[in-house]
Amino acid sequence: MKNRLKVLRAERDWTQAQLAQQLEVSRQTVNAIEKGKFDPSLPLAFKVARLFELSIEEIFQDETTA
Amino acid sequence: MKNRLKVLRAERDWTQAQLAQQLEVSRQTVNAIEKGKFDPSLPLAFKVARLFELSIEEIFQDETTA
DNA sequence: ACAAAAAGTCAAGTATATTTTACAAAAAGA
DNA sequence: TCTTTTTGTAAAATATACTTGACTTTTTGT
Repeated sequence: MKNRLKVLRAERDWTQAQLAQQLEVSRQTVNAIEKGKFDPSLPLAFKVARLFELSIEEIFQDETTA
Repeated sequence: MKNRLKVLRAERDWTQAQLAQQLEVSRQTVNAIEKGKFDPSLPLAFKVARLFELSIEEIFQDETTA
């Protein structure tokens, strides 16, 4: 799952720690999601979308071919 | 997390088992999600959205106030 | 160059999503 | 009513998301 977190964060000049705090998750979680280590849960994806005022689809891109 | 799965399924006259098969998950998973027992993973939410040709937001509604 | 801040990573633990098997309850069809 | 299909549910096992704590590497600022 690709995502635009890094860019969205950069546009706002936020650190991973600051983003994590707003999402109420750990900094490591933000880092892991940004680096594609795992996908966020659906509730967290909604929280991210709400924070950036974008749709989930505008932030996370599914890459499954099937 | 509320969702419109039951209605979307009814509109297409699909059983939970048929939907599960198309999503490549177990029937119990479809049932549990429909009944709100747990939220789907983000990849599964994307798969559901793709199947119904709707956005994730049109199918799943976040209910967190915060 | 140096110091501080930010980002990356790892291990171990907890929480939640999903599977399989099995059975009970409800709905649908004859 | 009887039978079949569908739905609901539960327990136990596995997979993945997420946490905390700690440490290293990279970036930023002076």
